[in-house]
Amino acid sequence: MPERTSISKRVIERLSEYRSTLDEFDTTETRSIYSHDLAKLCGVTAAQVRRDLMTIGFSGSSAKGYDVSELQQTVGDFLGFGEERRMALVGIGHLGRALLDFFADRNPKLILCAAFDINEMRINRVIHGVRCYAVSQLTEVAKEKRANMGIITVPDAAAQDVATALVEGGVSGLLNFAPVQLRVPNHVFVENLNISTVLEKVAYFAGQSGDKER
Amino acid sequence: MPERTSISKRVIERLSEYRSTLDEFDTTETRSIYSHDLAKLCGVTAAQVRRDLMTIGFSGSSAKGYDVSELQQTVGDFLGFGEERRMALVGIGHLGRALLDFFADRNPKLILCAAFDINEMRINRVIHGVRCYAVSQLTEVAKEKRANMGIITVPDAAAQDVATALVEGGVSGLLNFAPVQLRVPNHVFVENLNISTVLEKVAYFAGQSGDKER
DNA sequence: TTAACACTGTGATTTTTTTCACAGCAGAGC
DNA sequence: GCTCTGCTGTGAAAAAAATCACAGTGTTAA
Repeated sequence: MPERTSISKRVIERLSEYRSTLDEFDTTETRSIYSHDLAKLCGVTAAQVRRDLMTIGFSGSSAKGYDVSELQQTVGDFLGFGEERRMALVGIGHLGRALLDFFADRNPKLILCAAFDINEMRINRVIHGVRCYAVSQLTEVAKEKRANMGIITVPDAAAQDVATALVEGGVSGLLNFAPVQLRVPNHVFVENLNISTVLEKVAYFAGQSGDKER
Repeated sequence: MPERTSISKRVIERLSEYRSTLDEFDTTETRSIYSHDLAKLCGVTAAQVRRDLMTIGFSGSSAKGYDVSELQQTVGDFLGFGEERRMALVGIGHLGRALLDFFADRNPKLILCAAFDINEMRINRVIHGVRCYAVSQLTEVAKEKRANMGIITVPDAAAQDVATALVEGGVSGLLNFAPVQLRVPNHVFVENLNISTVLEKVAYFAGQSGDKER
């Protein structure tokens, strides 16, 4: 039973950041950490760290701060690292490839279980241990591989169909790189990541010589 | 003279989204649009759209809504599309390549003026019209090319040095894909984009069968 | 000309998020 | 054991963001 009251995206993001920051530490050497220090490493305030940890019911000690490995464990559990996360990647352009690389290295908690592309050349290839299938088989293969998340890096025009097929295949979370508003049943969580938007934001704030990150 | 009171990242993101959504329209056919409709296309509420446009001082008419091309123009101006934005891309792995592709197609407002890599093989190649230089020349070339933004897609350990070199080269905005907290002078705006964090967020909310995008 | 309508602009309100600030506690030093 | 220190946990306050709700307005139709 994960949580009582619903927790905002922002908090989840920070928790994820705290946890991965902690991965850098050698827990035999650094046993514990103060909210202050973790905050600095993550670019947030100490009060924010304490509040977030309070939100998930994690306590430290007043003299030593937070126990590093305990914190990793607790946040990991909270984020659902216990359960299996199986991702389907659709679209193996450069961005898709970048994601394949990415998961070859790190993040052992999220498993890429299948990749898909429309290009004949790529079908049936195995990249970093992940087999590539034809998009036409999306729904079947997603079901068969028990994917529960999908990553969409296809051209804009194809994104909606891909999303629909993924959902039909049993996926309940999507990361969508296409600048398109996906229509999905509302038990499905969609996160849109539009690179243009991000860059335009950077451009805007880079313009203001007056600063302030936030 | 762009704005009076400082505007939040969130608003800028939405404005960017409104603008690019409007690009889909043929302005000779669709002259104007209601807050309601634009809202639906962008996945926000109508009140939000009106509030955001009010924030930048843009007015519509009560019967016709907002004039599409005027709105595009105004938002574009506001976001600084008038001025030149010259970006340096550092790291030409798959992700870097994806970004190069990306800018070959769209976004004529942001110019990729140089790319950098440490790998000999890639140096001096020209990809989509962008020349690739050695990272060792980062500062000089950035200056020479008058870059004002940087995109960092290098391995974690190299990110800080790259950031420092870019800033020295005159860059005042960074998009950083490395999961590292960059230290930069505070006239420099940094946006961190950590793919793991994004995916962990999707994983978390995909877990909750109880939904609610936000 | 008037009435009905559907929209915008916006003050007021609500909700959410962040920060403040301090009581209370645990360990270190004496 | 007592005191001093600097931390956490957390109510309370502040700030920021989103939503509500409605007056005012241009448009269309009768």
